[in-house]
Amino acid sequence: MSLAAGPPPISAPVRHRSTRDRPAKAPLSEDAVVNTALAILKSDGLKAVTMRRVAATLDTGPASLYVYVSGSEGLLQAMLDRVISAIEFELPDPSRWRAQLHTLLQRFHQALVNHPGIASITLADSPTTEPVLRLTENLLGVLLAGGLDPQDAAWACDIFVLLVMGAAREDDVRRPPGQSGDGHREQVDELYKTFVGLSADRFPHLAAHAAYMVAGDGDERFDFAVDVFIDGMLTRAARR
Amino acid sequence: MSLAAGPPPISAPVRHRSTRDRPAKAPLSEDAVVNTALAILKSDGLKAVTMRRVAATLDTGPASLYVYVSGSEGLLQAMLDRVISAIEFELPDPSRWRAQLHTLLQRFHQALVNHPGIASITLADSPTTEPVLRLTENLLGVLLAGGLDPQDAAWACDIFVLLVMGAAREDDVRRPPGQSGDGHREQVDELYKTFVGLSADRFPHLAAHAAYMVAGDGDERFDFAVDVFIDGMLTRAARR
DNA sequence: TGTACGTGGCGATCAGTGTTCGCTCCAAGT
DNA sequence: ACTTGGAGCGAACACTGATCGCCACGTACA
Repeated sequence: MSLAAGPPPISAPVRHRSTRDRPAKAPLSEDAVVNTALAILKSDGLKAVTMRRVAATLDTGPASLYVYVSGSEGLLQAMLDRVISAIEFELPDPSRWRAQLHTLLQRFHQALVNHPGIASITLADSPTTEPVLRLTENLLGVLLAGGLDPQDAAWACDIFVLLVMGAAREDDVRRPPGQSGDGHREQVDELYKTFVGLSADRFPHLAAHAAYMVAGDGDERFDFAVDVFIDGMLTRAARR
Repeated sequence: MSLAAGPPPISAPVRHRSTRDRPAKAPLSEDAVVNTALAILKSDGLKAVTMRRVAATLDTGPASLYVYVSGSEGLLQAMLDRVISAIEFELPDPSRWRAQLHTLLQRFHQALVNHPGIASITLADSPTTEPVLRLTENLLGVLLAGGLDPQDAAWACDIFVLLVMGAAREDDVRRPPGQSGDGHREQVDELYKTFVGLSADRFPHLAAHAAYMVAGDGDERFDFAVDVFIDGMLTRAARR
């Protein structure tokens, strides 16, 4: 209840058995729990994703969730995994590895940005979960297809993941939690004013280049970072 | 309190001594609060940094802290700011800007690593606090001294900060929370075993290059990332 | 010297969190 | 038809952040 305006089916598809006198309460499942959590994340942000809230949305008590999810932290991990596992892979092709890398990372970035707040989940010690492993494998494959030194490629995987997560987190911050439209602009404008208004004595460069500091949207900045990093690795490879 | 020594404060006319039961406790202040919080962070990790815990350590109640700190989130920000403000700056010198950049970022990274858990504090929308602004200004100055395109330099500031924070977070994860010694090795070994044990069908690259995936300590990886990124920006500058 | 003040400190409390224990009661299996 | 296993959940515990309003102290003034 209470989500009157929200998208109709919050929980998993209701496989209704034929003979059931019960008011057809959707059965619980890990999928249902994670889906509900993602719905709450989308509508009310990360802080609203709470055991009690998820349980209430599923019309049950908090205790019921612990059968399907190891706890609060586990639920968050599962949400992140779910989002990551929806990313489409690239079959490594040496002739277009750079484009493939870009595509892959953009998908990753986009997936996170589409779920504001999810990037704040600390990717714990869990390069060990299936979806993250699969993504890393694909990433590594593309980098190796590019002829990079294995050590460079391996480390680059880590750094790219770190970069994507960080960029997404930054996007989340820039995007005002409530609005959907261009409340974004306001935020940037305010930041710009902060930079411009800085004491020219103590912050000469920031004040002088304020416009550059706030230039570009999340995607532009992200593409820049990826491009620079790839160029750097190529330089390194050529030097070798 | 009520340590059997003090009589119950029913009605005893202890005029002066009523507050002097305690050994003249130091007056509260924002510094005292932040210092205490950092001490707790160091000894028991980020999750232990709690209003109540900090208050108890200062021998007072939670309410007293709110005079000096805007709340839990504010306290965390203040802690991060404190750590960042201890970083020594570099006077930008075009002839050795690259080394300066390295030094500066290493100091930043080291400062975070020396306070395990602090990197998990989300650097909110707060490039607006003094210490972060000063660091950014210095960073930007060094990059501009390197003759980089202002737009590149501005964006690079962001990315470097993101990189440092991310690397520190990763270090935190790798370092076991309790031990100080080489419990670290165990963690890495376990990760290595995970990679090696992966199905060679589904994760050929990860399994084959497991050693590379876990190679290097935090500093090595961080230096790699910085180096690659600088090279990338130089490539970009040369291409322009 | 006596009194009033106001302000900093904090006890008590509220609302909400994650998690666990153990009961209830349905539904499948015999 | 009768067990009985186990999923669901009510209630409680130990916490969290935050606020309200009182008390008492050091000071300033009469």
